[in-house]
Amino acid sequence: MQDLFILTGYTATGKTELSLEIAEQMEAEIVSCDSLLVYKNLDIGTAKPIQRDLDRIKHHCINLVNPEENFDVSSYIEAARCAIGDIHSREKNALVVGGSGFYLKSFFYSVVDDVKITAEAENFVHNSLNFNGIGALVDKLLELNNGQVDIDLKNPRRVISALKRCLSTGKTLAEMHENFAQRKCKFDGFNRRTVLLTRDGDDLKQRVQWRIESMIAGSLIDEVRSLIDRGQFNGSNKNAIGYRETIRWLQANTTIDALMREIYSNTLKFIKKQKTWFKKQIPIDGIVNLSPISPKAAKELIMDVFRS
RNA sequence: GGUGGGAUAUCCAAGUGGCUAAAGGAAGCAGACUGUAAAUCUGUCGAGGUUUCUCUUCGAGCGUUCGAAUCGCUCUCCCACCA
Repeated sequence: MQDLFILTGYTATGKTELSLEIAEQMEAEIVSCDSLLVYKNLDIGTAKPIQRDLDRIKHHCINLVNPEENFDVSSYIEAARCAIGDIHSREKNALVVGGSGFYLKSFFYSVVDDVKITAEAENFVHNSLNFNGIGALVDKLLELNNGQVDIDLKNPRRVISALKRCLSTGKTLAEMHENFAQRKCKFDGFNRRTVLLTRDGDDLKQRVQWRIESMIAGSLIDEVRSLIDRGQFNGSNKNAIGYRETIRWLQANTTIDALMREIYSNTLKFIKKQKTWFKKQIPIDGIVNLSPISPKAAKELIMDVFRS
């Protein structure tokens, strides 16, 4: 069975730096697991590895599509599968690195099925939402499922998606759920070893602060401006932390300081969400707290988990 | 010195006699998550008590009232305007 090494951790823990070292040591190539690094031109706000790093270690799943194009987990799974196959065919190790929880989950569980949303379903939901609001969608969904629904009915996104799926397949959510449970994860054939990187609270906050300062100094604002000018944001990445605040800031009239504070607090909120996610959604083999130890020691600990 | 406005829980901010432990927002804390996931959504959010119980709150004190964050008086502080 082939190995798949996975290195994850909260934003700003220092995954990128460490991953380069580790990849070098274990003759690996890096498969990025980041929902935003897949976009070209989103460089500064995503803290994308710089060219020198990309030259040093071959990276996959970065700069796959233009920012205005759509991308989602299923596209990611395909891209990652190809990349890993390619790496292994060249007798190298694959090191998955990234902090996008949902994308990461796809390495362990089936996370999507192949239900295709029909144009009719799409239209129906679109129109119904426009004319009758979300309540009508909930009613319709309940009606199609005999009142038995196991999704969060208060979450419009879930309701919309569930209804589209029911309308497209003619099946109830329960039936689809059953079907879904049978599906195998695309990466079940690999021996997966996962390390979660963490840092102490204050240390991590300090690093977040530094990171934001360097983004601003590295002209995040120009990057955002040029993406706007070229109409390159899509519905997803325009809401990415750092980008959405800057987009708003460009229209508002506040200080750079206020912008930085906002990005800071939203980043901390995001880290909090990552913590919740990693607690239950991903099987972790080892946790390495980077705060009290040297990078060298950290590398050893990570390698220990990978080898165990 | 004069006049007017204000002081509400961690912060911002409604409330102008009982239905008020006190709207709403933010922050915080906890959580969900099967196709935008750095997204979307939920709960909690004065202090205790393991159910709708008790205690302490609306600048401070006194008072009116069956009952006050809400009315009156005095004081403290802040803001604006006039001097």
